[in-house]
Amino acid sequence: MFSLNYRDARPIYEQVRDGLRHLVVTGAIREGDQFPSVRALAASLAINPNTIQRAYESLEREGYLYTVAGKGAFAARKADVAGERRERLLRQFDEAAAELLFLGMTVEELGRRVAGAKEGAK
Amino acid sequence: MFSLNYRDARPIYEQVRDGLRHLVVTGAIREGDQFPSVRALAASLAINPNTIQRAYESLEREGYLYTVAGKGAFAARKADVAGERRERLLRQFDEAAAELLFLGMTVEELGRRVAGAKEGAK
DNA sequence: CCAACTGTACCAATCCGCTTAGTACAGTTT
DNA sequence: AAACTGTACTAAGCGGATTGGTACAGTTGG
Repeated sequence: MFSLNYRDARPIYEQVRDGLRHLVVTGAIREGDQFPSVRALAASLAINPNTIQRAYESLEREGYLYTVAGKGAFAARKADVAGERRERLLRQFDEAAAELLFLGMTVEELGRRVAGAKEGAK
Repeated sequence: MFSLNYRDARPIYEQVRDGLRHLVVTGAIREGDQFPSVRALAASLAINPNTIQRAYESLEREGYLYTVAGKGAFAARKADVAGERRERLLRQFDEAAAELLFLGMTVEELGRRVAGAKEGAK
């Protein structure tokens, strides 16, 4: 599925959240697919179930995941992703672009990079 | 200069570091310019000098700042910015682009956004 | 109907990073 | 000499992250 990096300063639950989101963005998990259960994923990663739950709560706030009582957690539709998440991404994109341009990269180089990112996701 | 957001979950020293870096990227602070002294900036932001020093240490590791014993801290040349920092930025850029494309934005829209970021920096 | 699964909600305990406060020292400037 | 610069310690407190354990309500399959 994905792995944890204990050298990383980021909290484990953030690594889990980002790892799961990445699976959705890359198409490995598609709309309606069921996420692994809290306990199963915790056992798989050798961490506490509470930490997994925390990651799921965060993903649900972002709109990438919804839960059905007693059944499990499932991947939501793209349209359900929160506007707050989209704004955060745009800020991240703009800030990275501005600093890369300052450091000497060109608009063309970054444009090619965006096109390449689209290919990678297919 | 810039301000702190105590509602933000990010540590103060990171907010200071990012705020100072932003001043460099936008051209408010240029190569060779002196940064405010540790104590002066601490007083200005009403926080502990140790916290400012920590931000300066981080900026120095990134290559945006260098210090001269007894004189102060100064803005470095673009060429001195660490490769590690550049790689981190590229990863941030690529990840944001991939997720925005997944959410329905087009390559053209993001391309225009990059061009706009270049204008904003002038 | 029951056993096994699902998410969810607590609590207590521990660990670690962030921040503050204070003191101190070496180098530079005026 | 006085006033500034960055830097280096130590001690203390606070709060978030993580673990471990228990518990409950809803769903599913035998």
